[in-house]
Amino acid sequence: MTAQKIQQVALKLFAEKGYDATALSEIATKTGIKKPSIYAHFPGKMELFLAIVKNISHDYQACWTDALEQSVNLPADKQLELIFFAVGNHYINSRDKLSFLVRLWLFPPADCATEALDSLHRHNEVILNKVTVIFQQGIKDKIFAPQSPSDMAQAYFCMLDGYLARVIRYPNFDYKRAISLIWQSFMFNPPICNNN
Amino acid sequence: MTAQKIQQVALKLFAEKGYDATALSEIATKTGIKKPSIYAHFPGKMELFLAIVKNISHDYQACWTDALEQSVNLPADKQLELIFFAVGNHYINSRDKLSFLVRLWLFPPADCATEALDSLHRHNEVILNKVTVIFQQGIKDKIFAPQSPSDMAQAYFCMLDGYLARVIRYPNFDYKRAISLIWQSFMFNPPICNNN
DNA sequence: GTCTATATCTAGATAGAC
DNA sequence: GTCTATCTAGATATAGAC
Repeated sequence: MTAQKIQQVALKLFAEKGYDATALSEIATKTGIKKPSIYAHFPGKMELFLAIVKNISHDYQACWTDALEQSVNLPADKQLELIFFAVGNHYINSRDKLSFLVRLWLFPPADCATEALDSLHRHNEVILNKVTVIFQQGIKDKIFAPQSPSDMAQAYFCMLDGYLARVIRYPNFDYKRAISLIWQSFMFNPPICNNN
Repeated sequence: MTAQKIQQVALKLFAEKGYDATALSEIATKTGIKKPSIYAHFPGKMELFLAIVKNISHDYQACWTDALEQSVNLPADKQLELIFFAVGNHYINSRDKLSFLVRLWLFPPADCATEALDSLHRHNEVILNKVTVIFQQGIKDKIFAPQSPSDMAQAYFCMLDGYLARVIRYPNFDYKRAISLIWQSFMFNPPICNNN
């Protein structure tokens, strides 16, 4: 279907250059059609953008749902590790989705309707809560020291966000290797072993 | 001087809306002049942008130089903590600089000359090396477990970048408080105390 | 659904008076 | 250095034939 091909091309361009710098004419050319034909599939540029937002949001949700399901019943630290790797690898393998999502999250287009982003933000809160619960369980099981679990969850997401930002910024890095090294540095940091 | 006022206004707009979505007419209006007057101070829009890039790069360098100087002679973990707080607080107090810098780093304008970003990237490598050296020293002093110091430095920057991304995304958060909590979660993570 | 042709608008940039 | 007036290019979007 042409509508899908258009979305596919547009996702790549929006991810690379951003919403404002991407021209419909370029989307059309790369799709192999003429510019006005786009309007047979989407009412306008912003509606095309929002259709992609919807897809990427669903993909993001599915990624997390899968990771959470796979990790259930593991001990808390292994659970968090598996999720970190699953989400990380998912986006290493689809950089366009990653750039699009991070752009949307940090710097959405000025005239982009707030409602379009709400579902994404609601989902973010849901997974923040779920990760908090995992830390809670980990504290209960004496896997983690008794700190605030929601603060630990914030730190976890900082690490994940920072990691994904670096995947965008340094695409030539061997991130399949780096992801485990970064995770280890995060998890096995030692000063507490001096009993302080 | 008018040129400085223009840069000040433009920095804010570029940070909020991005390069492409910011119109010279809006910069002019908010500066209190008419659009063509801008060309008396800058040859064009991109040159105005690059002038700001230069300023923001210098500010970034100065921020790190200060932090490194202040922290010298401290033990490695305290050194890294001081730097984390110093850089974090610097950008909490100038959100426009932060947004502009992160935008530039992750998603520079398509037609932005590569050379303009090179100095920023070179400086990034320099500070990555310096942080690596601090971890190295920390390992030598038995403050850290003997892992790869450059991997630990990568993890450190992931944490910092992720933290700064969240400052952009959730501006209403009390980040002066959050910064110490996130740092603690990063530094005092406990599973190693189970001796594994 | 796709095209050609066109409308409409707004952006960056320039000319030239003051 | 600032202004008014204008140019030009490229953008989104529409009309209407096929």
